Formats: sequence, C-alpha cells, structure tokens
Amino acid sequence: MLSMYNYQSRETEEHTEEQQHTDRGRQRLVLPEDGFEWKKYGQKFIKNIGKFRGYFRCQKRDCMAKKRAEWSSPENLRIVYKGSHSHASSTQDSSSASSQGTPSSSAANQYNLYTQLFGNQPASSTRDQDHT
DNA sequence: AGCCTTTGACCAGCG
DNA sequence: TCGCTGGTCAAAGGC
Repeated sequence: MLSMYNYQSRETEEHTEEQQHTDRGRQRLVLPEDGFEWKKYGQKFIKNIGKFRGYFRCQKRDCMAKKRAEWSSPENLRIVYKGSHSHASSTQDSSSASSQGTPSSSAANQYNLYTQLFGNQPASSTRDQDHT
C-alpha cells in the first residue's frame, strides 16, 4: 500500500529544503513551493486517513484558491488544490499562466498545479479532489 | 510594529 | 436525534 506514496516521497524531498520565510525557526512541515503564496489557517489530524492535514488559503484577497496538505510524515506529503486562482503565480510559472490565458479555468489550473507537483501520475492516488 | 504560525473551540453536514 | 469528523475562525505567541 505504501507503493502509491513512492512518487510523492521523491517529489517532496526535493522541496523539503525550500524552507524560506515560512520557517520561523520552529519545527514545522515545509511545503513545496508551487509559485503561489499561501497562508495557513488551520491544521487537524484526520484519523480517517491517519494523517495530519493543513489548510491553506491564497494570500491574494481576491483569490479564493485553497490548498490542503496531508502528511503522515514529512516524507509523505500530499497536496490537494481546491478552487482556482484569479491571478497568475506570484513567482515564476509564467508558462502555465500564459498558456492558460483564462485563469478562471479551474480545471486547467488544477491540472497545471497537479502536474507541477506530481508530474503526470494517474489521479487515482489523489482522487481527493473529487470535492470539486 | 507588523505579519505569520499555531492551537483550541465552534459550527455544519452526514451516518 | 445523537455522535463523530471535517473545516473554518479567532486569539495568543514568536520572530
């Protein structure tokens, strides 16, 4: 069963070092940089899946995009995006923004973010997005 | 002084 | 109808 997390692990360990301003010197889970600015507004332990889940919201006031991070350990991090950004990424990623043309396309946006983090793996492992 | 993160409590929805 | 889980908000602390 752990095999499904293999690709996530390799993806996470790269970004785990990207502890930038988010690191206040306290022990905390570092999230992979996806080109957007997120503000954490909650965290809970979901016993259903036996993982912690962090709740993030885009810092842009007009942006309703949300992000959910689940992890059983720092090596097994899963990011789930919800909603779409009403703006382009705050950093790089100009390719996805320009190719989209319409940032409102939530499906395309999610796909871009998804592929960014997980490559092109089957969504079977990240079907949590069924909410949307 | 300001911003961000963390923790706890509260509310809503579903079984 | 009650209980449980998930999600969000608010307040406090630290950098």
